[in-house]
Amino acid sequence: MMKHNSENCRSNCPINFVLETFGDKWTLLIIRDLMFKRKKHYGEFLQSDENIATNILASRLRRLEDHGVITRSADPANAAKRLYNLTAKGKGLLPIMLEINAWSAKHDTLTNTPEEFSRRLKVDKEAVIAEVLSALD
Amino acid sequence: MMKHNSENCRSNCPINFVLETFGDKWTLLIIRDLMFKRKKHYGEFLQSDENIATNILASRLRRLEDHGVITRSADPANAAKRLYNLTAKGKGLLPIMLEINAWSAKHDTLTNTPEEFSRRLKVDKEAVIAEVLSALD
DNA sequence: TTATTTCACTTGCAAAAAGCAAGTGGCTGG
DNA sequence: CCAGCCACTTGCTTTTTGCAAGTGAAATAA
Repeated sequence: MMKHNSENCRSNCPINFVLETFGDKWTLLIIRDLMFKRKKHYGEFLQSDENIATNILASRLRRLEDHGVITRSADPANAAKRLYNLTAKGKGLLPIMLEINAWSAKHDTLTNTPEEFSRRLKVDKEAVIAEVLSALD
Repeated sequence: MMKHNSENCRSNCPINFVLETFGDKWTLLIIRDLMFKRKKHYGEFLQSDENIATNILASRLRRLEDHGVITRSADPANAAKRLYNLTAKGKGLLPIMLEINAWSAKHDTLTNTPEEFSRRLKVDKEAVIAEVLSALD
């Protein structure tokens, strides 16, 4: 796994720390797919609405693996496929993702987040966290 | 203020919604400076550790204003200066920022977040939110 | 067993964005 | 009125993105 040191980062600010891994238009969409849409294969990430290019996807998956956020492994069901999964570090991003969700639900009138989900998130965030995490295995 | 519609965005996913505004290596650092470091002037943003280029800073400030996250106004104390401030929408990013802080504090051994701050964040997040917000005026 | 298709990538090239250094023009303090 | 500060803009180089096509290993179909 990649180390965080003075050669490869701009500062030791915690906001900057996440930007070094997630500061682009695509990486967080992969996390979303892994976390909420149960996607695990390269081809599934390619099919998301935002249309990520295949070379960008490959480079982002490699970076996430380098940073210890996801793992890449052989798929026992099909040797031509690879399985991508969140590590504990990756799963730890869930509270951030949920706050992002809440902010967008509030400020984007076109958001496709179901009202029911936003409501449950407001009422009992911990329950939503537990539920999403339990679906990840 | 800019509208969110099908011509200028890739999808109506809430994660994607924030990426349209904050999906780059610099924008969130400006929010950090406004929110936690009480910076309000162009020259102050330029002086942060990460060394943002002046043309990039100008374009990001304009984008944030276009998206209704900050305001730009004359500084009554000095007509050569401009004042940048968070709007209510911008202040609403605070829970996201705090979760980012918590994640980095946990996963970055070099983080410069004081332990004291992380501890208080864990113990009483709402109090930290109230405190940061009250310092914003 | 061979042929075709699926899958996870890589490669090459054009377009866009970032990075850097220098310049501009209003305002201020002396 | 002039030197310096302040918030930018401009021009150019380098890096990153975006798009289309290609590759090779493994599955599936004939």
